[in-house]
Amino acid sequence: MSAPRERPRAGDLLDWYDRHARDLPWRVGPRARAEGVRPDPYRVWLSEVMLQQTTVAAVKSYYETFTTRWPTVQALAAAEDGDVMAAWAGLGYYARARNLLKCARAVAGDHGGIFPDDHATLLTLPGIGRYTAAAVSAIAFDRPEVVVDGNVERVMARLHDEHTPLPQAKPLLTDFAARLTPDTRPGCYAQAVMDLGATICTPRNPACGLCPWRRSCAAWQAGTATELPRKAPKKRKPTRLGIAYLARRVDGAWLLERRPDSGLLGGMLGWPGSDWGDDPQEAPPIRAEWKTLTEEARHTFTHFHLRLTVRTALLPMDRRPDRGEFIELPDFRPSDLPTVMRKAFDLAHAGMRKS
DNA sequence: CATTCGTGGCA
DNA sequence: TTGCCAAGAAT
Repeated sequence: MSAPRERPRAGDLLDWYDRHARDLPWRVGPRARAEGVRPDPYRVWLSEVMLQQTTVAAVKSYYETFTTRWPTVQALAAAEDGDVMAAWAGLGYYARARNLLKCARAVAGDHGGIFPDDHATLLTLPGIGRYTAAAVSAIAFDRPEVVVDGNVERVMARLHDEHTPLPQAKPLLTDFAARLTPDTRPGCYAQAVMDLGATICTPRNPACGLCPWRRSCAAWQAGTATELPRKAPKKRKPTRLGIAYLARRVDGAWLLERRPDSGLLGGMLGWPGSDWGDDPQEAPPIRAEWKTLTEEARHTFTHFHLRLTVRTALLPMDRRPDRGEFIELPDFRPSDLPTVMRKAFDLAHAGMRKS
């Protein structure tokens, strides 16, 4: 027989958080909070949107760029769409950037520039779902919302040694999380559980020996922590083919195209090209002598691999494109492109320098 | 409920 | 090299 498990206590986790809270750019730490410093809801929201399915390491520089360039929600609401999309380039999931602007404009226009402080109203805003509404509500406004992200799912699955696979187990894990959420310091608690998941209760090689909830953890007792949470098997990614046309005018301008708002890389700048599939058809955006690079650009998206054939051409000043528009050099920065388009540019740029 | 939607780091 | 994973939302 195993020793009876103690019920996990929010207070134990808060004590751990007071000692081990990570210093993150968007975070008001437990010490400052105790001194009465409140987080800026705009910054909490911005960081939470950036952190959706994205690592802290990847977010940091983008967060700095955005808060420096657009320090308030009003400033962001007044930004040009293209500037925001360019600033988001490389971070991925570009619907987030489109919704970020929609949300900023809704807050500035419909809410007097003040972020709503309740879960239900936050949920009505673009790009804010269950998790983000709860996180902003808890972290920025210290409301006892049940915050359930991937970290919390993992921590709860292990605490309860729950083997039901996700996403089926989600309601149950949410229920577990709800029973633990305290009324005192809910903002710190929300961040504490996520920190625990990010630094101790990690997917691989969890540091159970350092966990403040170890004595309460059923998976620790059962030795099943690394197996949890279970997840439904993933599908294998198919490979799609495509053709990109990179045209450079003699003055150095490049021919680019704004992608439609919906779908893959929506709203982003990109190279004109074919569709992406099993048998892509030629679709040159301008009459030219196209040369094909020996190396193709390879990129993996969420649900497929892409092999992109890169064709390049040098064009005179007076040639008019059928699609897209030439962007002159000071206005065009490769860093404004989503990664797959930047890969194609890097190949073309290297190739055209050689010849 | 299942699918779509990026990217980089890591084992 | 391949698969897995990260503070999910929208449809």
